[in-house]
Amino acid sequence: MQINPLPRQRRKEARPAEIIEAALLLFHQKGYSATKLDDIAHFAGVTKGTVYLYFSSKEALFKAAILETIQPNLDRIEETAMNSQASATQRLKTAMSSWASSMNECKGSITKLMIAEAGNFPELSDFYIETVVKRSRQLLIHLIQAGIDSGEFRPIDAHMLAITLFSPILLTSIWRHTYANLDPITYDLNQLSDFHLDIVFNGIALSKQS
Amino acid sequence: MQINPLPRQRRKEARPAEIIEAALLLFHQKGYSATKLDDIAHFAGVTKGTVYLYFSSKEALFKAAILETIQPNLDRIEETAMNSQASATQRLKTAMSSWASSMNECKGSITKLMIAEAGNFPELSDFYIETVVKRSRQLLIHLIQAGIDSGEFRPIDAHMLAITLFSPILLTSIWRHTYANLDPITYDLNQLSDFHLDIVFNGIALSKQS
Amino acid sequence: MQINPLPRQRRKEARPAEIIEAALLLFHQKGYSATKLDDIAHFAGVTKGTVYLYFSSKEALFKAAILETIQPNLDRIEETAMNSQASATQRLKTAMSSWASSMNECKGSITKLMIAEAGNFPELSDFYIETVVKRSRQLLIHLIQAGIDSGEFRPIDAHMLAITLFSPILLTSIWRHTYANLDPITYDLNQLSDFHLDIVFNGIALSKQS
Amino acid sequence: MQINPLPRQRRKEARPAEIIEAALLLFHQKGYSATKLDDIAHFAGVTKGTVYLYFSSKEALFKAAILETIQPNLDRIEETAMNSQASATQRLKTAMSSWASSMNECKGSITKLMIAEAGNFPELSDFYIETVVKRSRQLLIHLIQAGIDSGEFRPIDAHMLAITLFSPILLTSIWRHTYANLDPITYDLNQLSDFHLDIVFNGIALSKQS
DNA sequence: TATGAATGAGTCTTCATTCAT
DNA sequence: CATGAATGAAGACTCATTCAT
Repeated sequence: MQINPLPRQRRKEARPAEIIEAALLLFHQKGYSATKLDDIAHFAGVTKGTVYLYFSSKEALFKAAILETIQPNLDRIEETAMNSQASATQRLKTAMSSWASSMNECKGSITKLMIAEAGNFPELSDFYIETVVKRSRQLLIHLIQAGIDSGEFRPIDAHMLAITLFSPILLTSIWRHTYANLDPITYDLNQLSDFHLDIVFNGIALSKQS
Repeated sequence: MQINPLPRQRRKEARPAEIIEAALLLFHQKGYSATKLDDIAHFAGVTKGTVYLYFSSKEALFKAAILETIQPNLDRIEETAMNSQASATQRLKTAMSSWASSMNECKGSITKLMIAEAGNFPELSDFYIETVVKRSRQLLIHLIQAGIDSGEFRPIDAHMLAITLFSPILLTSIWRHTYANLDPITYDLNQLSDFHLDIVFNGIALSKQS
Repeated sequence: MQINPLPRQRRKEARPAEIIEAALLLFHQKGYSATKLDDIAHFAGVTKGTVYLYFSSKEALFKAAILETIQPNLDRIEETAMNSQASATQRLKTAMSSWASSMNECKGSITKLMIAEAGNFPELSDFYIETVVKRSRQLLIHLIQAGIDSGEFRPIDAHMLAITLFSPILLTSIWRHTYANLDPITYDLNQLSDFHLDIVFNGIALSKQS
Repeated sequence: MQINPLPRQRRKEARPAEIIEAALLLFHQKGYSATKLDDIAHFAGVTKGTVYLYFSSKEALFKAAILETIQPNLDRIEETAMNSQASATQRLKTAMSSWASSMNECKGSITKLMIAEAGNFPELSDFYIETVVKRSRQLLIHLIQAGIDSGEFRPIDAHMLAITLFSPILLTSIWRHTYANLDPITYDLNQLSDFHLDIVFNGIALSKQS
C-alpha cells in the first residue's frame, strides 16, 4: 500500500517545493508527530540531510508547508467577489463557487491539518485564523449584509448565516481528506454548494415572506 | 532534599475513568503522538505504571477513550426521534436539537480526534464511521425522506440535505474545541441549529413553491 | 503451553518451599533475568506480595533456591564412598552411580543455572565452586588415586581422569534440562555412567598393560 | 561542564562485526536479559542508536551474533575427517583434535550461551541443535561405527560413546568460559582430548578383549 | 549541494519493590 | 499473614538533528 514516490528529475530549484509537497501529504495522512522526516525525505526523493538544507527543522518545514499553501490563495479570495456590480445573490454564488473549487484541489484541506495541530502551533494557528479564516468569513458576511441592505434577503444574522454557508463545503472537504475510503462522499463540492445555496436563498428571500 | 512520595491511594473503581478523562483532554489538545503517557498519568493524578495497570498500551488507552465516550451515545441517538407521531418537521427539529445538545458537552467532539488520527487508527475509524457517523446520518435521511413523502418538503436529495444540516453544528463543535481562544464562536449550537433549520425549512417547504 | 500450577492446600509451613520450587523451575526455563516475580508467585499459587514475606528480594530468592537445593546433597556426597573397605574400582563405581542418580532428580541440574548466572552472582558461584564442585571432584580424585596406589589402575593424571569421568553425566544432565524436546537423550544417566566407566576401567586397568 | 562529543567516525563496513563481538562478550558474561544495549554499544565504541542502524532489535542482534559465529564452523566440521583414508582411530583423533582446537578459540563456547538462553529462543535453539549439534555428533558416530566395522573397536553403542567423547571437551570449554577465575582448569582442551582418547581407545580396542 | 552514518535526548513499556488495607 | 494497587527506576527503541565526507 506504499505509494511509490515519483522518480524525480533533479531540478535543484524545485527541491523545496517537492519537499513541501511530500510533507503536506504525509502530515495530512498521519499527523505532524507521527510523520517521520525520513518518510518525507524518502517520499520527496531526497535524503534526510537534504531536507535540512532547505528547512531548519521539522517545525519550520511544517510552518513553511502551511504558509506556502495558504499564501497564493490569500489575495485571490477577496478580488473574486468584492468589485462586482452584480446582485449580492449573484456575487455570493460566485464567491462560494470559487471557494468550493479551491477546496476541491489537493491542497484544499489545510483546514484539517490546522485543526489537528492547532494546540501545538499556536502562533501558526493565530496567523491562519486572522489571515484566512476571519478574512474569508468577513467576505461572506459582507456579501450577505449587502444582500440584506439591497432587499434581496430578509434581515437575518449575517455571521450565523456565513457559518452555515461554508460549513458543508469545509466539513465535506475535511471529511473527504480523512475518510476517503471508509465513507466516500460522492458529491462534488460545487454541487453541494449550489444545492445548499439554492435552499438557503429560497429560505431567506424577502419576497417569500409576503 | 528527598521529596516525600505521595501517600498511595487505592481507588481501583475510579481509576480507569479518571485516566480516560485525562487522556481525552490531552489527546484533544495535543494529538495522539504529541501526548506523553507521563502527562496523562500526571494529569490523572497517578504514575505511569498505574496507567499500564488498566490499559495495556497507549494505543489501547486511545481506543478505550474513544469507545468509552462513543458508547453511551450510540443507543440514545435513534430512540430520540424514531418513534414519534409528530410531523417530520417537528421530529427533525427534535433530533437536531438533541444532537446539538450532546455536541455541546465536553465529550462532544470526539469528531476532532477521529479526524486527526483517522490515518493512524484505521480499524477504529471504521468502527466510528459505521456505528456513529452512518447511523446518525441515516436517521437524518430517514426523517427528511419522511417529510418529502408526507408532502411537508419538496422532493430534494435527502442525503445532500442531511450533510448540509449537520455540517454547521459539527464543524462549529470542532472549531470550538480547537480555536476556543483564537476564534471564539459565541453562538450556542442549539441556537445555530435552530437558525439553520428555520431557513432550510422555509427554503424547502412545498407550499412555498406554489 | 502454560503449565497449570497445582491448586495448593494452604499449608503455611510449606509456602517457602513451594515458592522455591516454582522459582527454580522458572529460573531454569527462562533464566534469572527473564523470570518475573509475578510468574513465580502465580506458579506458586500466591501473590507477589507473599513472596516478599519470605524472601527479601529476587536475588535473595535465587540464592535461597540454589542453596536450599545444594545443601541436602552436600554431606551425603562424601559419606557414600569414603568409608568403605571395597576396592577403589568398586568404590568409584558406587560413587559415580550415586551421583548419577542424584543428577537424575529434577533438582539435579543446578549446574545449568549456575553456569548461566555465574557472571551475575560471583559470591554464590564461589560458594558453589568451593563447596560442591571442588569437594565432589576431590572425592573422585581421591578414589582414583587410591586405585592407582593399590595397583588397580595404571598411573595416570587423576585430576584429568576425574574430569573425563563426570563430564558425560554432568553435560548430559544439563542437556536434558535444556533441550529436552529438541534433542532428547534417551540414555539414563546411570546407564551412561556405567557404560563410560566400563570403557575407562578397561582402558586404565594395569593388568591390561602387560 | 559540557563534555565534548566524540568525533564521529564513519566505518560502516566494520561496525556490525564490532558490535557483534561486543554483544557476544557481554551476553556471555551476563546473559541475554541482563545485558543492556547501552553496554553493548559502549563496549563497541558506538552509541545505542548506531546499534539499531545495523540490527533491528536486541533479539535480532543476539541471533545474528550466534549465527555469525556458528556459520563459518559449519562446513569445516565435516570435511575435516570425512574424506580420509586413514584408520578410524586416526580419523577420530584428527576430528576430535580439530574440534578441540576450535573450542579453544574465544568464540568456541556459543554452547554456553545457547544453553542459558535456549528457553527464550526456541527457533534459534532448534537451528543450533539441527545444524551444529546433531551434525557434529553424527560425524563422531559415523567414525566410531567405521572403527567397529573395520574391527578396530569392539562393538559398542556408538551414540553413547560419541557422547562420552565430546563431553569432557565441551563441558570444560563451558567451564572455562564460566568459572575462569574461580576454578581455573589448566588443561588444554587438546591435551584433555588426547588423554581421554588414549584411555578410551585402550578400553575399546578389540585386541584387548581376547 | 547532497549524503547517510552517527548521535542522544526523549518515550513507551516493564517489573522489582512497597505499602495501605 | 496475605493481598494487589501503586510506584518509579531502568531499559528497549525511535527519530529529529548533526556533521564528516
